[in-house]
Amino acid sequence: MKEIQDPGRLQAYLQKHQLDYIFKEPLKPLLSLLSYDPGEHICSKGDPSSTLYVLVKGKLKIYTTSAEGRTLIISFKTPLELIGDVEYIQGTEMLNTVEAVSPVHMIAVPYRWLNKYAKDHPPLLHFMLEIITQKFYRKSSFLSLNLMHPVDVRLASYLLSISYDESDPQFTGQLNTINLVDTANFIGTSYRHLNRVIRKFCQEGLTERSSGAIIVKDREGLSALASRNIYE
Amino acid sequence: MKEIQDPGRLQAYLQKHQLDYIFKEPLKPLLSLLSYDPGEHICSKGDPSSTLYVLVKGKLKIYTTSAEGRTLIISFKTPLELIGDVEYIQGTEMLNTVEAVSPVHMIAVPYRWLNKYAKDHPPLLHFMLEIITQKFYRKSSFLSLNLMHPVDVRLASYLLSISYDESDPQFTGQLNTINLVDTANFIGTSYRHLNRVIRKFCQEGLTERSSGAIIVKDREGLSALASRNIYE
DNA sequence: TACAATTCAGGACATATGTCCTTCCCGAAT
DNA sequence: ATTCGGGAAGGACATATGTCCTGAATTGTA
Repeated sequence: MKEIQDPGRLQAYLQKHQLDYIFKEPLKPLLSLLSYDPGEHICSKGDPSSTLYVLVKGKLKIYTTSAEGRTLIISFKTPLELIGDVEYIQGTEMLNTVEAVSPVHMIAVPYRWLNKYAKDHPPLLHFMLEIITQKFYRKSSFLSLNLMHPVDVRLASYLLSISYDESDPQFTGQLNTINLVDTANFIGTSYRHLNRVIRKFCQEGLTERSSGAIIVKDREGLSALASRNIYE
Repeated sequence: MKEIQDPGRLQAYLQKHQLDYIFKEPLKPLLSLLSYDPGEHICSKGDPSSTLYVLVKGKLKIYTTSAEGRTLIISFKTPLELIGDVEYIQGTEMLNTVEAVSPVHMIAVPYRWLNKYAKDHPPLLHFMLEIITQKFYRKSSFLSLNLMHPVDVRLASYLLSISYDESDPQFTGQLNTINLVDTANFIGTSYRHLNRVIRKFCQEGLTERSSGAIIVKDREGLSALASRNIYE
């Protein structure tokens, strides 16, 4: 992690995401803009929490680990997103581990300044409510999807969610860089079983493998399998 | 559902839960106190949402159903709790189905009055943040517990969570009224498998069955199985 | 090029869980 | 008392998923 000491840059992010009114004057000089490299940890499960982070650039991976060493990926996050919001309200330690997947920029706001200058600032409260309910909503879908459907449905859903749109029009279907270990942990299954299901998909003509990459061949077929159970 | 037309009763609930300051003056005459019988539905998945409910007495069951007819119980709720909060912020239809388990009293607040009189009222916003983050927190634990542990661990955890404390000191261990169908749907497994695991518990001396009821015999043993993975 | 180290797909087997169906038990009605 | 549901427990089997391990493929290195 290193700090980007560039007030202009920070201000640009604030404006881009319309945060100007949310973190207003007495707070502004207390914000800092931080940069993280891929693979770097922003915070770990069990850490004391002291700072609210606003993700403004890049991609994060949120995961938890069990005592037995299993890993469960909770979600991948892209801007605009908050880290440490639930912990701020609840006054608890960090619930999950947060790691940068791509180069990441975050705005950091220490809780103490929030408490001092923005505790009752309705725009901030609305903003947090908005983000947290959205998180809740997604987690609800994620939970029922995972608990009510077998791995093949989940995988189909996951493939669709990452291989299309992504706000990039010409990015349709060919996902080269799919990390199978991460995918398994996200879907909540073992690497072995993931491979088994991928194999089945390939035999059924839904996907194709070529040198480690998975290529979606039959989007309709996957959609039918996933029905309307979509990750996010 | 029937309305309890008794402003004194309503006011008593408000005071008991310190909601006086949260729903303050212009809003107060617009609140209503509703009563539901066991088994009655407060709202169903997919319904348009228009009202915020505050659970002040009784017990609710929150569940969702899949297209294939499976049921997943999300949680059981006791006071103080909000229903329709996420939907209010997100402007979406009801996410889950809500049903009274015991005789229930709820305070109903139409969204339109909230918007008109309390949209920027910090105490209400704090209150909602508090409740929603708590919900989020619980759902997080629930999710990882369910995704990372087999049914026996979940059942052990569930038995412990419902057979002790319950804010009733002499209520230790003997839970007579355990509904196995509900339990299965809550744990996210089939009725058949639940029975299988209960049988195993009985053979291992952890529990005992007598005429439909499950009796916890070895609390320590169950705790060891559940380790520190506890349902709330 | 050849070799070692690492990664990755898949085989073999064990376990967990789901589905369907049968049996048993108990209370209600006759 | 007898009979008739109806719910609840459990048997039999199928399927989904996990664990461990092997062999092929790939990459870096001498």
